[in-house]
Amino acid sequence: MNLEDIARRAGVSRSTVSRVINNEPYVSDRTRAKVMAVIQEVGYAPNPAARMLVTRRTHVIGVVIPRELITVFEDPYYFPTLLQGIAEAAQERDYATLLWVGSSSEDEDRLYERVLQNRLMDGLLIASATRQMGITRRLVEHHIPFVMVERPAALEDQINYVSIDNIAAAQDAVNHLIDAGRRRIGHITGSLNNSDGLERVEGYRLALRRARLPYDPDLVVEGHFTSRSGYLGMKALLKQGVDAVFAASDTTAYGALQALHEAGVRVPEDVALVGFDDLPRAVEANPPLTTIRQPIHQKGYQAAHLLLDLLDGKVRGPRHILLPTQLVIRASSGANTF
Amino acid sequence: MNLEDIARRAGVSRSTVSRVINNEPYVSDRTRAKVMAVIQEVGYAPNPAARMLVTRRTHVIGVVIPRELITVFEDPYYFPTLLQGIAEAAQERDYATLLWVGSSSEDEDRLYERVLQNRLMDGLLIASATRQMGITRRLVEHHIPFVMVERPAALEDQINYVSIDNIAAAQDAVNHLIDAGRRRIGHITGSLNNSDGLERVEGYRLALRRARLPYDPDLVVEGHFTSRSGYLGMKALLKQGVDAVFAASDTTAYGALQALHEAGVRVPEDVALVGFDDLPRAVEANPPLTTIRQPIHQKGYQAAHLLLDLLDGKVRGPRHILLPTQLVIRASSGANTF
DNA sequence: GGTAGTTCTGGGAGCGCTCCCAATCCGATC
DNA sequence: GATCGGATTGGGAGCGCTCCCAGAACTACC
Repeated sequence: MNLEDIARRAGVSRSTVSRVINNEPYVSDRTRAKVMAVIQEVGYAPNPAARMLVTRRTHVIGVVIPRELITVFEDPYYFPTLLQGIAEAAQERDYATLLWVGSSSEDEDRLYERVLQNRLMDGLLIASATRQMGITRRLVEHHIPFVMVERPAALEDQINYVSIDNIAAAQDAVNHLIDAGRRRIGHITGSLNNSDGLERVEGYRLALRRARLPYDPDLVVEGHFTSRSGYLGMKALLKQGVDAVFAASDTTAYGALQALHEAGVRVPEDVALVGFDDLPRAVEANPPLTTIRQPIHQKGYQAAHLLLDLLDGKVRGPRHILLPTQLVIRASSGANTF
Repeated sequence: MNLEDIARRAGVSRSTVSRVINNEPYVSDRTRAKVMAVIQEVGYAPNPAARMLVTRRTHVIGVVIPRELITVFEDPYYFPTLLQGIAEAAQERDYATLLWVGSSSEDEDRLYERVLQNRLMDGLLIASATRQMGITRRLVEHHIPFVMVERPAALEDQINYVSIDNIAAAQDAVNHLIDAGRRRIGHITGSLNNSDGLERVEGYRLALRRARLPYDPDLVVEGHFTSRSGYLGMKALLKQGVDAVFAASDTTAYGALQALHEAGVRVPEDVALVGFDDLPRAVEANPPLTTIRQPIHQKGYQAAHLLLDLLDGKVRGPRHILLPTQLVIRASSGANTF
């Protein structure tokens, strides 16, 4: 069933049917209605391949997620939520979403090789990359439209991205601890090959400086956004002696909490704790976790809309969008706002 | 850059280049090498739209995930892991993966409408559906190849699926509790509009019968695979008085655990608990959770391979694949195998 | 009633591939 | 050295759509 068939049944020409389908002007109401009726009746949908071939547009966007990120790093809540936001935007604009997930058996470079070889996408969404340099440079050089969902490590002024202001958010978290009277504040970092992780360290540093508190490298333990690194990091910090800890993610904070419980340290009386993400579990933690809420769904939603705006020529890049975060105060930080 | 360009540069015809690209016989080694060299040199990749148009194959499979399932029901660990398995198989067979996630603003029917209208896919993977009847019937009628990742509610003998033997697995879980001497065993179910949930109830029932224990409807509380329903379900069961509980998912078990802790009930001394899934968190629970391990990644991987085998004509449907599960005994069930 | 301008309609060309058939080449065989 | 059959190569046709241009139909105006 093709355009010509519909045309014959409706007693018009191929061109007219095409105009109706693409909602173009210069079709009389009578003709339009007649054609629509036939289309409805036979359940016709145009052949996307034929359309792509001539328009050079696929109406497909690609989402690239390096393997480790989907389940290992961070909380598994992150990517489903991000994908949900992306899918919602794509649906609104009538685009389909092609998913590229790195697999265990290949490294990131191979993944990008496959993505670049596949010419089925109008643009790309890069959902967090660990070794972005290589890929982003190539994308920029090849003029492939793309949006990153995190601040790029390089070429920032040439790259579109949607992120949050990690520095300000981390400062909020640490300021909150300082305001609550804490003075020896430790930080269990996220992955430091990633700008989210790096910026949170920076925010931590700035907050201490603003309060004229010393920056003690021994109070900063490198982690990987994981629960395990939170557990180990907390053990290290307990040896150093701290009265508060800012964990780079809620997942990290859970690990820390476990270490604190095992050590018989009271939270928040002895050590106050602040996380980052506001995962659904945060409110169920014991004690409920003070944390930074970040709009994960919105990140995906806005990044997708930005990409589609770029593709439609509605906006011109590079664009940088920073979404707001919010400090959510619960019991773990010891502020009596419960 | 198209076939003709490559042909000109290599001094051969369009047809020969096509043969090389598609790895067809009847090309001399010398010619093949020459063409390959040119392709490498200019970084040529064939236009997928043109290819699709004539072959009527897209080399794209669709994955459909109704909205609620991606983040709300079950643990968010489930879908990332499933997708990972699917993506891995697709990659091995050189297929791309189109993702269809229901959005909040539309219901399942609308999602399926969009999927059916989009003709960009050779086949579909249905990753759990709540109201499958409508869609599966239409897919079967339209002869669209598809594989479900759960046992279908209807038309079972006409539908390809990959699942686990939920009945046997649930029996294992309950038998384990019975073997440990428990006699008043409750069950917090999963969603009962879903075969995974229904079959686990059935397994629970069969295990009791085999042990000649009475089936008491008051000891079965309907849940939704969620933590909250586990919490509420456990509270209800505590009123009934139980010495063990089989929760339909680990997430449900976490909720139950919280209710038990709050009530000051000792686990496993007073109430033994078994979950289902073996999420990474299960081992970190307090006490560590006895549970049924199910191969989520494998489910996705095998389902995708089955779909591709069907598409390639390597196998003929309908095929039913049941993957093995495994009882993982930890402290929460009170068996001293710690 | 003629003309100009607009709205509407139809059909050729071509997007870049694969498929098919015909033509050519080549070594072996008699 | 002619013949044969398989290996190799080339080019026309056509997939289903959009784009473009030409022509028809209609309207408004003088």
